[in-house]
Amino acid sequence: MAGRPRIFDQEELLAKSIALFWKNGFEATTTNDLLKEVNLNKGSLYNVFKSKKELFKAGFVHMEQKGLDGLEKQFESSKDPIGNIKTLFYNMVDASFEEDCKGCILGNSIVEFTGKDEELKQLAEQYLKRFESILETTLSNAQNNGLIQSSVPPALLSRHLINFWNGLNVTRRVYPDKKEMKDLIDLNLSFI
Amino acid sequence: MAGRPRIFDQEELLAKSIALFWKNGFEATTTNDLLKEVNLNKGSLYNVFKSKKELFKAGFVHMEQKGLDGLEKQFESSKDPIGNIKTLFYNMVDASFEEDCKGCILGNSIVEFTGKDEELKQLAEQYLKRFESILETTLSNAQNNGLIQSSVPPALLSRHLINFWNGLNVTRRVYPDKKEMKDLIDLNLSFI
DNA sequence: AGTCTAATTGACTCTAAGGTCAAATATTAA
DNA sequence: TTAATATTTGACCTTAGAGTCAATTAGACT
Repeated sequence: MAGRPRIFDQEELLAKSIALFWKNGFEATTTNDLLKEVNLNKGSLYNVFKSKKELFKAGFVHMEQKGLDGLEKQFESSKDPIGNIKTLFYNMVDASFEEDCKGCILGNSIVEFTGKDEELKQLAEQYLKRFESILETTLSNAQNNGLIQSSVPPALLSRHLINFWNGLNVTRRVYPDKKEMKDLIDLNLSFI
Repeated sequence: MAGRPRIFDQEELLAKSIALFWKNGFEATTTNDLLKEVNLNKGSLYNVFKSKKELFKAGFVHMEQKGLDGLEKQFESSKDPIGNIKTLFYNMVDASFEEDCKGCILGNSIVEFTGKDEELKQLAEQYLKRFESILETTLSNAQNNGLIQSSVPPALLSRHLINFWNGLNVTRRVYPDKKEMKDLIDLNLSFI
């Protein structure tokens, strides 16, 4: 054991890498881009991840796991989970232009990988489904607790929210106008 | 003038090319893929289009112009334009799995090109906006003619439809179930 | 038939990107 | 100190894709 110590922090490496993948997409992100971003040399990176794809997978899982775990905990312990869900969408209105353009890495990945890389597509699919599942549970509980009027089944409501999410992450890149976005969100959240 | 005659049909060339771009995306479509598809040699193709990008642009414009012109005419001359709009969405339910996976080339292009190729992004943007504009006009007329109850402004309704369209073209790649798709469409078209 | 013109062919070039590897280096344990 | 071990470094390899070009070919016009 022992040996020369690593010069990088694994968490930070994953976070920086996936941020770049998110911004540029998988194919359009070159290994050199990544190396510059994480300040490492080729050999070092390839010593840890055997390929660009493995790095992507690790970063993706790291990010989504963390994000969705956090979301789940937030909703479970909240007194106003419906408000939290709504905030998820209204937050987009105030996002910077940079954020507008990135979209959501789940949707981006589904678009980039369908028909090209089944494994990566399924990875994105898996986390999109978990996202939906968290929403569905939250909506279902809210209905039981009378926090919500809607008689629409939670399964359909959550599917709608996921779909609205996917749409908005494309649409906002073309129509970043805040007022218009807010109206669109109002309309689509009128179901809950 | 005169000279050796061309061995290909321009319309067919554009149609086949853009179909491949649509299926695989711009970057992931190689010149060799294209050549095989249109049954041409490199020099011939490059004799007409000076680059892969020019070919994409020509094919894209050809397809969208034709498609949106057709849509506009259909809506203008229809006695049930609202029914026609709805059909646009319900048709997706019965689309083949192949179609499910392709999504919409407008949304795909917005995702692929934002931050990478401003010109191509704007091309997609332009036609998405025309799509929206056709919907808006149709909805506006429908309101004036009493074909529609909704008091929601046509601008917002059409924005919603565009956004729903963008979403569904991502979502259906993950959730192709017909019953679920139909319910989702019912819900989102309940505004009109 | 012969000339002119424009399209065809496919081998070739160039570049960039993903990935490899042997030598150098930094730590721990003995 | 030194041996053992794991990491770092960056030059190098390989491949694949976009684009080029000189020679060839097929009609049109005289």
